[in-house]
Amino acid sequence: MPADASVTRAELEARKRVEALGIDVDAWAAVSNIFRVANAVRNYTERNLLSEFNLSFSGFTVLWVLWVWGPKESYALAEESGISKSTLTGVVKTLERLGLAARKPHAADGRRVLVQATRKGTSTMRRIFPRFNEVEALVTRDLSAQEKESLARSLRIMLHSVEG
Amino acid sequence: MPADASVTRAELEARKRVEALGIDVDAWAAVSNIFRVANAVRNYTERNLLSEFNLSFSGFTVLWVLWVWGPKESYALAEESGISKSTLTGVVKTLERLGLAARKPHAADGRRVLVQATRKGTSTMRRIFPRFNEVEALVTRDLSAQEKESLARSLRIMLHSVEG
DNA sequence: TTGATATCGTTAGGTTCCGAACGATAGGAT
DNA sequence: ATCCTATCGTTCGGAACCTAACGATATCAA
Repeated sequence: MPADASVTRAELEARKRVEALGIDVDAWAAVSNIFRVANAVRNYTERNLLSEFNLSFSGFTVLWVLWVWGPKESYALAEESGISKSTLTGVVKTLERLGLAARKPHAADGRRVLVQATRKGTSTMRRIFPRFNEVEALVTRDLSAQEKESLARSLRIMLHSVEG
Repeated sequence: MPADASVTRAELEARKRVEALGIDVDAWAAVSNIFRVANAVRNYTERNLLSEFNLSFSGFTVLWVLWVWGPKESYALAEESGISKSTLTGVVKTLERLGLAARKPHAADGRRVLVQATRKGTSTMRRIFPRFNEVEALVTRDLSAQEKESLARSLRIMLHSVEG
C-alpha cells in the first residue's frame, strides 16, 4: 500500500485564492502542513493516551522537560516547554495536584523557584513516553528512515530561522 | 552563511534519556521538531502580526477557511480548522464581534447554521495573508525549493497516516 | 400521526493559555 | 543605609479549548 502524498482538495482550493496574490506557495505549503500535522498529532495523543493520565499536552511537555533536564527554574522551564511563564504557573499547579512535580525554593535567591519531577512523575514518564513514541512511529510509518532524518533536518533549520 | 541544522543541546540531552528505552529515535526527532516549529511560528505570528488585528491564531485560521471555501456549515468549519465545534462557537462569536464573520440560518434545515466571512472579513484576509506568508517565507528562507517541497510531501504523508 | 433515533449547534463546567500588572526580592549606586 | 532599577513568579481578566450534556430539528418506521 503506497502512502498518499497527493495534495489534498483543501490545499488545491486554497491555492486558487492564494496564487493571485504573489504568494510563496512552497513556503505556504510547508508551513501550513506543519500546523496540520502538529494539530492532528496533538489531538490524537491527548484523546488516546494523555487523557488516561489526566495530562494535558502541556502538562506532558513540562514533565518531559523535567525528566530530561532535572530540576529547573520556572523561567527556563517555561521557555523550554514553549509556554509563557504565567501558563507554567497553572500547569505546575496541576502537576503538583497530581503528585507528579514539586516546587522548592532556591537556596540563595528568594525570588526563584525550582521545579522538579517527583519519583511518581519520573516513573509516570517512563510509562508514558514509550507509548507516546509508538504514536510517533505510527504517524511516520510511511516515511523511510532517510525521509525522517531529512524532515527533522529541515525542521531544525526552520527552528534556527524563527528563533534567531 | 550556511544554515545550522545541527542537533540542539536540548535534543542531545533528551537522547540520553530516551535511548535506553528502545525508542524509535528518528520518529521522535521528526515529530518533536514539528511541535517545536509549529509552536514557534504560532507564537511569533500571534505576537507580531495577528495581535494587530485582535485575532487569535484560531480566529485567523477560521477566517482563512471561510475565505478559501466560502460559506460553510459549523461542523465542517470546525473540522477544517482543526478545533472542536464547541470551540468554534466561541471563535465565531469573537469574529462576529469584530465584524469579520456572520452567521446565517440554513434555508432547508433549522438545525444548521452557515458561517461566512463578511466583506470586511474578506478584505482583512487579503491584507493579512500576504504578511503571514512573509513570515512563512522567512522561516523557510534557508531551505531550497526542493527541500520545501520534500518537507511538504513528507508532512502530507504523515497527515494521511494520522487521520486515516 | 406518533414515537424512537439521529444530527446539529449551543451551553455548562473546567483547564489551558496569553499579556499586563503586581508584589517580593536582589543588586547596584550613591 | 537608602534609593533605583531589574528580575522573578504569581495573580488577574479574558479568550481559547475540550468533553459531556442539552435542546431543537429532522428522519424514518410503525
